[in-house]
Amino acid sequence: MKGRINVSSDRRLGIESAENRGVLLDAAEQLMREEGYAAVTSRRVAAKAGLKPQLVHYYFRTMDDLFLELIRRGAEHMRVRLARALESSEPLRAVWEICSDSQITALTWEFMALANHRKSVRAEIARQGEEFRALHLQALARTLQESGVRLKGWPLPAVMFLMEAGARILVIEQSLGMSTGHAEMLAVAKKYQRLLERARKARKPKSSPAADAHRRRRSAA
Amino acid sequence: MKGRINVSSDRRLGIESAENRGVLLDAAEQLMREEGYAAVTSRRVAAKAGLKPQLVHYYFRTMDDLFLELIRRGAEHMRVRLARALESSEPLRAVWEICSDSQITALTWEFMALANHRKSVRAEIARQGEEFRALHLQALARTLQESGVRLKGWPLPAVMFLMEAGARILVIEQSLGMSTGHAEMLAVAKKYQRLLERARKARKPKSSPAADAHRRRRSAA
DNA sequence: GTCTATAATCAGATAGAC
DNA sequence: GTCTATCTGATTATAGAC
Repeated sequence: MKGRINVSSDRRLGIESAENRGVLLDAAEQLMREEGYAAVTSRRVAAKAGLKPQLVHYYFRTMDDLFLELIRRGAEHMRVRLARALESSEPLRAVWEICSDSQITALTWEFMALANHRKSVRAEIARQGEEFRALHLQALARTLQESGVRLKGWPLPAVMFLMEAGARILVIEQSLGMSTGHAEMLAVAKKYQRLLERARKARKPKSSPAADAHRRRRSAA
Repeated sequence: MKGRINVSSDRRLGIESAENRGVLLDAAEQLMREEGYAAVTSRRVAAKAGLKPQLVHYYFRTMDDLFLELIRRGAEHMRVRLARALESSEPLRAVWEICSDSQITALTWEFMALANHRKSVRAEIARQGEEFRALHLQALARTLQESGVRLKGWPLPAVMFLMEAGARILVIEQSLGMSTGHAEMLAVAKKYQRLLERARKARKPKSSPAADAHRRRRSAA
């Protein structure tokens, strides 16, 4: 965006296991959450990490590369959280909690804004977003099947989309100080989660995915 | 964010009616939509407007003031569009169209991201957002009342919130190249709009708000 | 009322020192 | 393998010329 253009130099880079690399990523992530992507400059990242600005370019070459690494690290973290949620006894509620996490939403928000005008970031964000959607859809389909409830007139992908969009916008607007419709939206979401998860528990009274997994692990041992 | 700090100087400013002022606002808006808020710098705005960078500071003093002016102008434009939508024979569909407008959404999106870390922008965006919500809710309430349909278990503010959030996220994700759940979401939204607006038309076959307004204007003359 | 010259600072990136 | 000195250009903002 500013300064010199990167013309694919063959300059050496710091190895991936270096401690300072992780320190710089942590600093960049915190900066991004607190002050937005525009605040993530080599100088400010380095200052927060207690290092020299040039080290950012030593470990990541360009700022774009730093952003991409940040997205990949964040997506990996999300995959772990989502996998835990899917094993929970209330997967819908658990996924809603993830989508409502203000820390995660703030970061995702910034990345989506950044993606609007950085091609490399856009591709990575879209890929990770679609992957998350697929897993969310799978969780919803399973819960619904296990509950025996049929939502006629409501295609599952639409329900998933609305819940994800609702949770995300809710958190974003809260952080901006807005509130119209928030309480009612939250009530609807909770009602929907309870409806499905109670029906599911009534059908599978003594088994939950977590318990199942635990049983499988024990029987395999 | 960079450069000197603004310490409430008493420097003179260009008058509001000056042509160059509008030219600069147009340039800033276009830049924001196309490349994001980070691209809105005095130099780039001036370059797009065919003027000198210093003129930005002459007409707006600080970049923050330029952003605030941009929000106010945009909100005024939205008020006009929404008022037209409320007079339409299909207000729900019309409001959905507004919320799905990719140009508007791109701008709103950037402003919300900017609001995350600029207090002055945050306050203005929240204010305008809440105002829009109130008008949207009013349109929905009227349509529902006129249709005679009762959505039991669905509080109006929640329905409004979901439709607005859905439309917005849909457009944003489309621009990023995502698509999971989009078709189903769109189908649900359209179905909901048709359901209410058909019931409404069946009840008020020969009268629409636009026609009513027209009648009132004529009888007053 | 309108615009320019200029200050002070911050940015990304690289070559080269340890 | 790790880090620093340094270059070039961008950015906000003000004082003062027309």
